[in-house]
Amino acid sequence: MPSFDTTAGVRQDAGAPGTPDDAPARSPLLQHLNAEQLAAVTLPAGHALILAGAGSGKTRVLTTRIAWLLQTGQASPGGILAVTFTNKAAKEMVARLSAMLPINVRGMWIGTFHGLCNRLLRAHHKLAGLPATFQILDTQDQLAAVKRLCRQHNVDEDRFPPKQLVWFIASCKEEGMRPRDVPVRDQDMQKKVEIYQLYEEQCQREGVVDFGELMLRSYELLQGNDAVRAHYQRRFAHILVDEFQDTNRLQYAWLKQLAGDVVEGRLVTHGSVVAVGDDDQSIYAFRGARVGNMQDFVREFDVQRTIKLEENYRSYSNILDCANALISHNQGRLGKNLRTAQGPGEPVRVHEAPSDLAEAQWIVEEIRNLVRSGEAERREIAVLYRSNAQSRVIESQLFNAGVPYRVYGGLRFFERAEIKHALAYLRLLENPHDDTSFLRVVNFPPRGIGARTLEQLQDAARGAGCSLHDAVSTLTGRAGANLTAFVALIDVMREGAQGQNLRAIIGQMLEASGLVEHYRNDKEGADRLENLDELINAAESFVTQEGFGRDAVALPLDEQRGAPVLGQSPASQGLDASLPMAEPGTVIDTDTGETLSPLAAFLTHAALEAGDNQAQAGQDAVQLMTVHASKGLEFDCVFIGGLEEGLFPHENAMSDRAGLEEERRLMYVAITRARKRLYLSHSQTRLLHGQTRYNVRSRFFDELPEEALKWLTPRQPGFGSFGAGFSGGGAYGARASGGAGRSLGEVFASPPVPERKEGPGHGLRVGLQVFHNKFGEGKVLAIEGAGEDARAQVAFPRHGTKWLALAVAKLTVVE
DNA sequence: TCAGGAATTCTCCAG
DNA sequence: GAATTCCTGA
Repeated sequence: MPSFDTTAGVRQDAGAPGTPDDAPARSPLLQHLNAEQLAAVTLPAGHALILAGAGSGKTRVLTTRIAWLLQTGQASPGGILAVTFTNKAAKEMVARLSAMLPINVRGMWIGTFHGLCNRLLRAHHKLAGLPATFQILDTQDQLAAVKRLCRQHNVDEDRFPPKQLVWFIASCKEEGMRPRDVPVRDQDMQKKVEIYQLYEEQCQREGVVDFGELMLRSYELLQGNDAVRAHYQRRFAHILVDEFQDTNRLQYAWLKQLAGDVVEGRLVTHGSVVAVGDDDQSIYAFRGARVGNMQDFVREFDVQRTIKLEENYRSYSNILDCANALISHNQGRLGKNLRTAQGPGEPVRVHEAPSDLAEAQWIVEEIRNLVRSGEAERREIAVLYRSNAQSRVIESQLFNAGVPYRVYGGLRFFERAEIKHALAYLRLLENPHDDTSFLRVVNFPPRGIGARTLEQLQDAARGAGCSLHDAVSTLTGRAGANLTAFVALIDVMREGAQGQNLRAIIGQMLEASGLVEHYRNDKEGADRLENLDELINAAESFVTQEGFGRDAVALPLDEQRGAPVLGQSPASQGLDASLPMAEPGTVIDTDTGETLSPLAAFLTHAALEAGDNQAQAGQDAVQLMTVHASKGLEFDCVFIGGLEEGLFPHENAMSDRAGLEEERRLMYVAITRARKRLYLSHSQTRLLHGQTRYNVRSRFFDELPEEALKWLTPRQPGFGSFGAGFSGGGAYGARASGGAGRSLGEVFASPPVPERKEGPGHGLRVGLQVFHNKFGEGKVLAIEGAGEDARAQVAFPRHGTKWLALAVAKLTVVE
C-alpha cells in the first residue's frame, strides 16, 4: 500500500482484515451486522468505496465504523471527519454515535460540506481573505444581490434574467471556476463573466459569501496554504463521506485536498477515505452532482476495496422487485441488485383517478382506512409527489377530512419574510457594511426612504467605493435626514447590545426596529408576531443546546507542531481532553483563540440551517413531501401520486436520456421508501397553471413487473400504446399494450367515469389516433385548455410532434 | 412615498 | 394558483 503514509495516525497493529487481535469475540458494537456490513465496518485502513443500496443499513454502517475505529483505538475523535449533505443526516449520525459510545462527539468533525467549510473559513478567515464576521447569503439574498448589481450596471434583465445569472455563478463555482477561468466563447458569455466578476467584488466588499463561495473559498484556502493543508491532512486520518454520488466536482476536489497531495501525477494520501454511495440514488445532477466522481475516486485513490451492500432490510420483495425492474432500464449503472429475506408481501397497488381532486380524495380515503383499521400509524404513512405544487390539493383534502398532516419543504422557518427582516437587522449589528441586509430593512417598516433616495445613496456609495452605511453621511436634505436616522438607529441598537445575552439583543432589536409595532398594526400580522417570538426561542435553545458547541472546535494551527499528532494519540479512553474547546462559538482567531460572538454564531446557524417549516414534529401526522425530500427516510406505507408523463417524468427532463434516467432514479428512490405497502396513482386530468391538462399515465408503469402489481382500476392504454414517434423513448415506445385502436365510445364507457358533467367538446382523448389533412396520421399525446382554447399535442411519424389548436386544425379520429 | 390592483412568471432542490 | 413584479393614482 505505497500511498499509505504511516504517520497518519492509524495504529498499524490492527490485524487484517480488520478485527483487532485482542477481540476474539465480536464486540457488542458489531453484533447484528450481516457479513457485508461487518466487512464494511471493519475495513482495514486504506481507501474504500461502499456501494450501499437503498435500505441496506448505510447510516448504521457509517456510524458503527466510526465507533469501531474509536473503540479499537485506531482513531481518536479528533482524527475523524465525516461529511454529509444534509443537516438531517449529520444530526442523525451524531445522535447514533453518542448512543453507541460514551464519547464526546464534539471533537469530531461531523457535518455538512457547507458546515465544515464554514468552520474552516472561520478558523482561518485571515488567510482566506474574509472578515471575521463574514455573513452567509442564502439563495434569496443571492438573488437580491444579483438584481441590485444588474440595476446598478444597467444590465438588460430580459437578456440576462437574474435567476439565470445566479444559476450561472453557482454552477461556475461548483466547477471550481473563478471568472478568469470561465472559457468565453461569445458576447453573452463575456457579459455573464463580467457580471460574475462584479458580483464577486460586491460580495468581497460587503463581507458576504454565498453557499458556493463557502466551498470554493475553503478549497482555495487548502490549496494555497501548505501549512494549513498539511495540518488538516495529518489530523484527519479517517475521512468518511456519505451520499458520495451527490458530490460535485468542487466537493470532490476539496476532499482530495484534505486527503493528500498530488506528487508526480500521483495522489499521495495520509489517511483513509471511505466513500459511501449509491449511483442509483443520484438525483441531484441538475445542481452539479457528478456520479462520475465514484469512478474517479476508485481510480485516483487507487481504491482496492469495494463493498456492495445489497441486502435490503426495509421492504418486502414485491416492492423491491418493482425498484429493481425499474432501475434496470437505466444504462451505465455500477450494477447492484437489492434482495431481501422477507417474503413478497402485498402487491403494489395502482390506481387511476379521473382528476387530481379525485386522486387526492382517494388517497385520503385510503389513509383513513389504514388508520381506522389499525394497519398503520399516521406518522408511518407518507404521500410523495414530484413537485411541490401537487401538495396543495392533497393538503386541502386531508384538512377537510380532519387528518393531521405535516408538510416538509416549502417555506422554512428562517426563510420567512419577517424572520429574514429580523435577521437583517441582526446582521447589520454584526456587520454594518452588509448592503443586502441594509437594503432589506432600510425602509421596512416604512420610514420614508424610497427608491429615489436609495438610488442616490447607491450612486454615492459606488462613487466613493464604500458601503451604503458609510455613504449615508454624504447625503443631505430630507432624504439624507431619514437615512441618518436609520443609521443612528442601528448604531444605538449595536451599543445597546453590548454585554447583553442573545435573547435580550433580539428582543430589543424587535422593539427598536419597529418590527413588532408594524406587525401589531397589520391585520394579518399575528402569525408573523408569533414567528418572531419563535425566533427568540430558537436563539435561546441555540445558545443552551449542544448544537451551539458542536461547531465549536477549531484547532489552533500551532497544535500540529507539538507532538503528539492528534490522530495518533492513544484514544482508548475515548474522551479527548487534549482538544481545546472554545465555547461559545467558533474560533475565529487561531493566534488569540478569539471566538465568534453568540449573535454571529446564531446568524451563521440561521444561514446554514434553514430550519423546519412546521413545529408540531411530535404529532402523529401523515407526512407529505417531494420525492427529493424523502431521500433517506422510510415509511410503512407510501403513496406516490401524479405518475403521469410530463409530471413524473417531469417534462423538463424528458427530452434527453440523462434527464430521463435521473427521473427514473428519482422514481427508484420513491419506491424504495416503502416498507410494507406501496400505492401508485395517476390522474387523467390535472389542474396546472390554473389550466386543466390531460395527461397520459407515466411510462414508468410499463417498466414495473406486472406480477408485483395490483390494478385497483382497470388498466387503461397508457404511454406504452403510442408506438413510434416519441422522442427519448427507445425501448419504451415499442411496448404497445393494444389499447390504441379503441373507439371513442369504448374509451369513454370504461370506468372510472370522468366526473365532468360535459365532455371536453372536441371528442379527443389522449392516446387516440387522429388524422390531419396536411400531417397525416398521428397520436394524441396531450390535450390542454378547453373550448376555443383547446390544444392538442400530436405526434406525427413524418412531421414530428406538434401542438394544434383544435378550433383551427381539422382533426378526425381514426377508427 | 406607498397602497392596491394588474400583469407576469413558474414550478424538480440542500446548504 | 400563488408569489412577485409592474403600474397607476393619490
